[in-house]
Amino acid sequence: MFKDRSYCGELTIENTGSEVSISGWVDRKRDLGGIIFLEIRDVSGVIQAVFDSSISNSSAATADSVRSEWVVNIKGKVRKRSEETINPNIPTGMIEIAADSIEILNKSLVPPFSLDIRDSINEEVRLKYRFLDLRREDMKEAMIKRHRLMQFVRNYLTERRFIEIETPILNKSTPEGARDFLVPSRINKGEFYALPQSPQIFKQILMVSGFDRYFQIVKCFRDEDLRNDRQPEFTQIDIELSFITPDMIMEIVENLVKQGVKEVTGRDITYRFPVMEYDEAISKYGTDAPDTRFGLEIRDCSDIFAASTFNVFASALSSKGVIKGIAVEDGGRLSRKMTDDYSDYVRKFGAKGFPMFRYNDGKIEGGISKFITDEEKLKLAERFNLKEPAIVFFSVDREKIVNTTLAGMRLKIARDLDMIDNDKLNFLWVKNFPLIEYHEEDKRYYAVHHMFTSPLPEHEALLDNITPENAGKIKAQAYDIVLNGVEIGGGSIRIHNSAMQSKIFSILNMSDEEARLKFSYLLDALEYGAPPHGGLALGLDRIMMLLLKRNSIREVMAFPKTQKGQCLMSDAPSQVSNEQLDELSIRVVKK
RNA sequence: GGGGUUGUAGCUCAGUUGGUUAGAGUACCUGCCUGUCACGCAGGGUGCCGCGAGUUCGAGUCUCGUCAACCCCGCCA
Repeated sequence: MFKDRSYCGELTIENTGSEVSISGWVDRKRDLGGIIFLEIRDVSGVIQAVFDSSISNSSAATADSVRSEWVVNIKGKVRKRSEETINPNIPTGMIEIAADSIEILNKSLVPPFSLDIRDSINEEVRLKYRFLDLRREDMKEAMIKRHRLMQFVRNYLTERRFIEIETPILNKSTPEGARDFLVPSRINKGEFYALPQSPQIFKQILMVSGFDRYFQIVKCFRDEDLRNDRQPEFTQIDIELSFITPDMIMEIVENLVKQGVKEVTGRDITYRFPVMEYDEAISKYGTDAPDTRFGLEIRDCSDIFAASTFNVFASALSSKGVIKGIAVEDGGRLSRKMTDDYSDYVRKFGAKGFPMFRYNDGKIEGGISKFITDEEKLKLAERFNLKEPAIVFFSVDREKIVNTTLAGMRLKIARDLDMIDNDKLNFLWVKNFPLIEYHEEDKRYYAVHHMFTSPLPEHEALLDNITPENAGKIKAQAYDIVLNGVEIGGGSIRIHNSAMQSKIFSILNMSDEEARLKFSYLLDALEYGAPPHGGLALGLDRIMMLLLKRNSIREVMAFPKTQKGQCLMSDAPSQVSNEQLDELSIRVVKK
């Protein structure tokens, strides 16, 4: 702490009587004529300074001349406010500074928007003037709490023998998974670096090097389209350990997360994070990142309708489709208009419709009720444990579309009916993801997590006679951590022997030559005493977004990009000069 | 690549069925005010109605295109 300067928000009644010097921005001015109040703001908060013209005419005149966001230094004495002038709404409301002097350090233009967080401002304007937006209380809070979480993580992991090691930002491109951002090399013309999608290979190599517990708070880059929780550059808490099992990693990370939550929100998470099999998550929630803050669990009803004469159901079942549904209890709150709108809304998930019926007084009515037999009705009532009044919705299609549709509609309905408790923090682990999946379009297998993920030991044998049908049954030692339906991290036990790694490459249709071309350094490293190892990466931005209950990841990042990947403040990306392009041997072909 | 929402004063927004001079709050400027705290009171200036076409006697309002921000699908762990 500097002795020559006090922080506005840190002055308390204990400081009464002391001479202080504060520097900051004019947050607000209240000029009553003979007396002027200035609220001065710095990073720590605000405090009121009082200028009395009957005591000092010159400083009162200066105080009269200042405007919003001017930068000033004020010297004076801290004094207790009289009982009737205490402001209970601000932390420093018990005291004020009786100002002796004020110096204007800099003037400011009139701010283009209100810095009061009670006013909501268009994000486009906020991003253009991000330097002002960051003065607003909610952005400041996000930055400070983000810093606190990062510091906590560093301390926590350091205390547990983790070593933070930086890995390169300029890397070899690996065109698997997300698109790479490319950086042209001037010295090696026609060649490119790629920015890391994650430090995956480097951290595995660090395990081989014997740094048996590594971490890094690291920027990662993915050249994909943006979403409210996706930015092209984002920060991960990246962790890797040797001689470890999934359970050990999950325990370390669970404790890290719990204490991190406490650090950011002050809240205690006392429960053990539930662990859910991937298959269970998909069957109950239709997604690998379930939001368990509300019910509306999915039930497979294909068997119930096996003999259905209803054309939609029968034709779907005969062409490898499935019928699954969700039941909304107290369905009386869903109007006819809403259910009609839903049958339109599901199109975005690729579904053709959203058949439903109402269940009331032991009878079913409306929608597709006339196609449902009494026997089917009884089975459905049992399957969903129906309590009246209720509405049951179905999705009928290929399994993937059905799952996506019901996962999306579960969330939509829960929001529409206000079924979600926003104070809940529902963490859970999802484990044993499929190792690989078959893509019908290009007739080949893809790694679900990434190609360095180890299969479950008991599933290794299945790799030898793999078929498109059974591929999904081979599970990986992979686990995700989910908070309120958002994936906030994921990891796996890696492959540490080169024979297994080669086998995976060949299943993924990658020849030995191709694998060597792309990953020779990892394959080499695996030959020199690679320890068994695994790890995980946590999305720092997403965690902050959820803990602070912000609507987008941009609200917890200092300088985010718009959906078109632009920075409205700096105007990046931008064109570069022909000289720069010439140096790089690059020509831009306009489309 | 596709679907949707929005775009009017510096900011937040209203603007009816197409109708004459486009409004409110706030901010800003000036003046008054010694206990305010989103101070108050009085007065004042403020517009390429995102941009471009079209329909019309007449367009903020209708049509088409286009740009931007946001949300979603695809994409992305």
